[in-house]
Amino acid sequence: MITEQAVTSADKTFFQLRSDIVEGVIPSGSKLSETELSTKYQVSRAVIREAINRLEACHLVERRANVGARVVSLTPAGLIQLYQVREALEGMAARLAAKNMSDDEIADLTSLLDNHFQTVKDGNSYYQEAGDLDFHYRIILGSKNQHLIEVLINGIYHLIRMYRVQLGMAGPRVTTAFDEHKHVVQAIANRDEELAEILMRRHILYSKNNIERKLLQS
Amino acid sequence: MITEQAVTSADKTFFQLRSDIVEGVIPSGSKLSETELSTKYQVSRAVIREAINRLEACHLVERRANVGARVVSLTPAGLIQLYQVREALEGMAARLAAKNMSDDEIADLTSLLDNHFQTVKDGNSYYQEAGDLDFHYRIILGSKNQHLIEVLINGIYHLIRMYRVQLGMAGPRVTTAFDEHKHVVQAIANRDEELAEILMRRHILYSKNNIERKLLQS
DNA sequence: GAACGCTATATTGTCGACATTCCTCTGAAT
DNA sequence: ATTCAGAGGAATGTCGACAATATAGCGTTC
Repeated sequence: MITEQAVTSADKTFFQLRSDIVEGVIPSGSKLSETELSTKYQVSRAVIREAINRLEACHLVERRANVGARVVSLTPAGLIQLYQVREALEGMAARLAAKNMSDDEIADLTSLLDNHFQTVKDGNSYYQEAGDLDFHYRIILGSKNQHLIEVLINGIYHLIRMYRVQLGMAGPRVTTAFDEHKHVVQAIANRDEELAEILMRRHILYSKNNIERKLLQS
Repeated sequence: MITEQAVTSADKTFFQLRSDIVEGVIPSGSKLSETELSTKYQVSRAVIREAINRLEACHLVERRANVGARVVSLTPAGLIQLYQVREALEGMAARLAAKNMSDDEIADLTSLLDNHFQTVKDGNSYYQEAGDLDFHYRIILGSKNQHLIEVLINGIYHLIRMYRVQLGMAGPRVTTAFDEHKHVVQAIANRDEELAEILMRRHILYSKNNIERKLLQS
């Protein structure tokens, strides 16, 4: 896992705000007042502005000139659109991972899945959050494509997590998702780019359908 | 075409800097000194900093804490990676456009291609830049997917243009590209999502291969 | 009573100055 | 000659104050 390190005060404020937004401490749709936040976090408005600018770059807030910044509003349609982008990008990531991951990295990925299998078999649902994330992160990083990594990890994943937390989605589907992960890894191990992409896209598409079903229930 | 309107001073500075970077007036790899730029553009450093922050969000510059910002360096590998992302995203855009564009929009797109056909037949190479861009923009917008639109139009396209200008790529391939465009539009008109995506991906893949060939020559 | 315009206020945008960090250059010691 | 340490300088990071803009509330007019 890549650990972001806060060197400057704006970094810390950015990480704090991002966490508060994603976890729902700052509710979606609410306004971000610069003066208010500067007193709350005991930093100058310049720092807050810098942090808000970065939040905008992550698509977590929207700014309007001379008006201010608001946390993005979460809509079912927005979540669907997010999954469409994710399907396209992670599909390509799996394709590139099949081409660019080293044999060692693939071996690590395989053993990771074995560990996951143990936790799942033991009835432990630890797999739900961290395991799923770890799997997807490794493949994204395995693509060795800097743009892909940037957009997915710094952009889309925080938004996805925000949706999960706030719309009360209970993580990924545990039972079937594991088999899907396994097949993706097999395709990558076989260096089958085409199949790796197809399987990853289907995996994400299933997740999307699953979420759509849950959204319709509520 | 979406016309961005500069309301604030930071907006103007951002647009100016972005243009200068993309067009090579500010060379790639060079350092962006805040004090220097603030005297050059007659604005305060705060404005410059805001502009640089936005440039970083577009992936046009890279910042390091307490060190400064540099214009991104252009490498053949980077361009290839960019086209991989573009293939994934615009493929999905074509798929969604086949689903979400209105009949009127599709009719407009068809007549746009007819106009292009005239200019190409007349031996006019106007098609090269603006025409190609217009075609791709319409399909991206036709996807009606806000994330897709954001990432492609505000992020990737400026970078692509920067590569084109500075590595001296002479626009898209005129003759064969036109037929490819036509087939994509036909698939969209037939509401064939699968085919629209496949054709768009191949279209971009061909462009990538074409560029790779040119890069090997030099 | 409703619509329009104005004023007051609060928020964002911009500025110059200060604090802090990094890089370079010098010089000394091994 | 090379390496390390420190001082100097220049850049970025942060701050508080001022300017410009949008919003809300009130009063006026039709």
